[in-house]
Amino acid sequence: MSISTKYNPAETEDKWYSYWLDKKFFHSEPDEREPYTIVIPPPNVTGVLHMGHMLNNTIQDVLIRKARMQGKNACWVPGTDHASIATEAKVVALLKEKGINKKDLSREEFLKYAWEWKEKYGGIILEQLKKLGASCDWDRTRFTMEDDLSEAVIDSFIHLHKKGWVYRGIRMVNWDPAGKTAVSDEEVIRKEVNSKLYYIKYAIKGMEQQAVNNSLTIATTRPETIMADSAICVNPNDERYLHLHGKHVYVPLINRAIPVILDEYVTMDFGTGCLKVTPAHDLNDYELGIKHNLPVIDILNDDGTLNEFAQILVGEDRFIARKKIAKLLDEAGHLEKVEDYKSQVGFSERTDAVIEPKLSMQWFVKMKEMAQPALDDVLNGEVNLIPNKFENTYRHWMENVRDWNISRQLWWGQQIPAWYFQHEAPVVAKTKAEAIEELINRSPERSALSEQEKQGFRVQASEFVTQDEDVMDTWFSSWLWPISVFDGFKNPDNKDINYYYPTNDLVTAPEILFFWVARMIMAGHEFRGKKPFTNVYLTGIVRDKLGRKMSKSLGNSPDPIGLIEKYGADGVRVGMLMSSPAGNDLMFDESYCEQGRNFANKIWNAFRLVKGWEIDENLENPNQQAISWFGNRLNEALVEIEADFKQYRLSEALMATYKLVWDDFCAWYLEMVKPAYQQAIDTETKKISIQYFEQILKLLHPFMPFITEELYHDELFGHREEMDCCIVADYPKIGNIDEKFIKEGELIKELISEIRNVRNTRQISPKEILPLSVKVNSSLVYEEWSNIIFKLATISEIGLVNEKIAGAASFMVGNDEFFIVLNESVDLEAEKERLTKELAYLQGFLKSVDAKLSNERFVQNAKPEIIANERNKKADAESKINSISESLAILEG
RNA sequence: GGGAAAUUAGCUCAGCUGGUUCAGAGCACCUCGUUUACACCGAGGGGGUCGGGGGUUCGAACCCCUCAUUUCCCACCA
Repeated sequence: MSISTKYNPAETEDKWYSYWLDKKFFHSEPDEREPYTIVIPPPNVTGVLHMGHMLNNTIQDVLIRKARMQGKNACWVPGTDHASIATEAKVVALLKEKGINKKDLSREEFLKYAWEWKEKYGGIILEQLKKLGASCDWDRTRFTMEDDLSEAVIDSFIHLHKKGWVYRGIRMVNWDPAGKTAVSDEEVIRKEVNSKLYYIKYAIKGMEQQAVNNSLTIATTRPETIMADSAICVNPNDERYLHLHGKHVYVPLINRAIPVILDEYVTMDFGTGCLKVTPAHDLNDYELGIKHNLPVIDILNDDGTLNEFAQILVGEDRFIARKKIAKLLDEAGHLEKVEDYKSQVGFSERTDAVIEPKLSMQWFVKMKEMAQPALDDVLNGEVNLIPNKFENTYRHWMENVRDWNISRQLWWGQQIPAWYFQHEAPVVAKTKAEAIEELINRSPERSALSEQEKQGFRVQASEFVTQDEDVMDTWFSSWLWPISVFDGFKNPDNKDINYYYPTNDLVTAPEILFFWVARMIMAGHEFRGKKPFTNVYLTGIVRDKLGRKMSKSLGNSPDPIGLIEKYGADGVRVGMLMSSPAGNDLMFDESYCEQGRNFANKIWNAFRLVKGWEIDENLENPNQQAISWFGNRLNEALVEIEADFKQYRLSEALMATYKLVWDDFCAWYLEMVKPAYQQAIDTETKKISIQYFEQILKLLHPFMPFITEELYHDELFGHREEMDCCIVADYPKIGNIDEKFIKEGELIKELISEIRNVRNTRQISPKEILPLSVKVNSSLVYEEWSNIIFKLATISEIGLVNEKIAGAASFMVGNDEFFIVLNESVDLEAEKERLTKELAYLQGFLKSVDAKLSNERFVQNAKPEIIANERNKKADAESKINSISESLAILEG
């Protein structure tokens, strides 16, 4: 045979992907069919494919391909996210390599570089998705910073501002000194770090001359911030410090006097009971400062170095300053002691820099009103979280939602449409011209000006009106994604959005349930009056087999494209899905991909077998039983697979398919019908086997699109028109199931295994032909299956007997007793032992069943069908016990 | 510190309202087999007192209590 014994994915994958693209099978336009829509979670435009993407997009592709085959108008919208912080950081780094400093560039110049970078590297990740087989509608590819989507962002900002839900305020924000931007609470990762607790003495004003009690001691992890202290706070109930009430103390090194204030906020038994209050650099202290009307002294620059307000160590980085100041304090006799201490420190998710609490002017969105419908949707099942264990965390978050800080001190992104003129309050408007009109309208004096004077104002103002420097949080674009990809902002009544929205399923990671999913639901209600999707499939995190999250820094993430080259896209897809129930982390191991590859090879070889069959038209079909059995088994599996899909148990659906194909189809069905070596097959068996095979290809297609498409087009399956492809073939429909065939088939399989076992334990060659006798106690007609039994168990005859055959190897299947007369005599002692053991087991079993049945409370309380079942078990066990006892009696002579 | 979830074979997981099977699958493992689609294979096999301990029930992997371990989320203790 000329076909290779191994499936070679490299030869087929690009070919079929191009073919699908060429025939526009991925493309969707609204029509009369039911839509099935997924919007991709847009990956970072600068990103490269990692294992998380592989899992996430494999799942989406399985769902979309299945829907497509089931006759729905399937539309999977791809795209990328501009990811302001990540991208800007990359561009800055790249420029730095070229010797260009961001500071030396104008905003326009910088953005020009950024766009160049985006054009050059922006498409990589989408190209990689194609290797995986992702059937996205590439004609619909969107980018969160393209014109229409940016406009939607600006408009929605203005819309929310008009409603009073966007406001500007001073807030203690999480400042990332490396990225030089504020980041949201959710982007701060808290880690426990080993730090030190410094005990610092502050001299008390007016007590300098006293020998004792002339100072107080505070404990702090951040000695470098003492220059920003506004007060020392003690608990008013703390009897140790009554003498401090009303006093002032001097900040060491700079000798600035600050008051001692009283507040019950201070815990008496932590540290020394004296707390330094530093409103500019700590959230609690800030709130305490507001309460006690304390000044705010900010001693840090944006990059984390000390500024002139610190008076000393100006220009030093905060961590260097910490070390230096400890030394200075020590030298000046202010450092009482230093203790090791573990504390929770916030790190920036993006830059891994230590987050600095910092006061700054930021834009915020009020969340409370918008959160309500988004919470309700999930609680009342309008939106399903899969698995639903995430509902609790979702509710908790939504009930305690905090306002959303949406300004970012970056250039890459949508610039905030707020305009400043002299010292007036900012105007929110789409353009500068509109902003100037607003400046006129909102001022009675300017409104009263003559048209000519107004014109003069316009000219003059346009020189001085400046736009807010900040851009908006990237999530402020991506929360609009399900609407904006269908142009639902610019053109709210267009046929795409009316048809595709709300979308069906969203597949994403639980980490961004609040960042993104919750906010999309909010935006859906706010801007569209409708939820954006119905089902949210939450994937797990892909970890290595040690349970560590895969990350670049650990270097434990395999290269996805390398995996595809090694195992084939189908193999990798199967590998990813094999063991990843929704919401469970995936302990990834390459051996899963290997298993996937082996599976593809198995299918390939089953194909080689069937293809190689020569037909002899004169032959009768001897395989009626096998054909009926497998046909029913296929339907049974379809029921199971469909149920798994309904519940989004993709790994189980795949496993059920895997077993159907490998065990039932290859190991049993094909072996049952396979003609003997170099023998021909009858017309009907080959025809039906091909039909089964084609059903299987279709069933497999969502999981393994490439190999199925390749085989589907082989002439074995007949001539195909050019549009007749597996990708759009009808998904198998469930037919009627006749339980009789399934049950009998299972018993026959068991019989064959038992015979093989007899050989195996006695080292009898599988080639040696054996005679089989059966004492039938059931209604099964073994003659009907004899053909299969002969072939698979190498049996020459099935003799019916009424009496046990002494000295033969024996076993039971169901209630029927089988005997194989062997040339060699059976080991009587071993046989006796085996039977005695089995008898003991059955007797024990019977005893427990009897115990149940004679228990009145069981008979009273248990459901009738369960009692009936117990009675069946009893009868079954009794008949087996009888049979075994007889056998034993014969053995004992 | 608060909350949620998990703990079933060596590994990864099923086990759906407590009741067909003295607990199931895939992989791994062991034995045998280069047989004629496939050694990326075939046949057969071993392996779990369902994290520990209590309790409810005629009956518990499943419900309750408790302890242990793990994970995740939330939280301002300097």
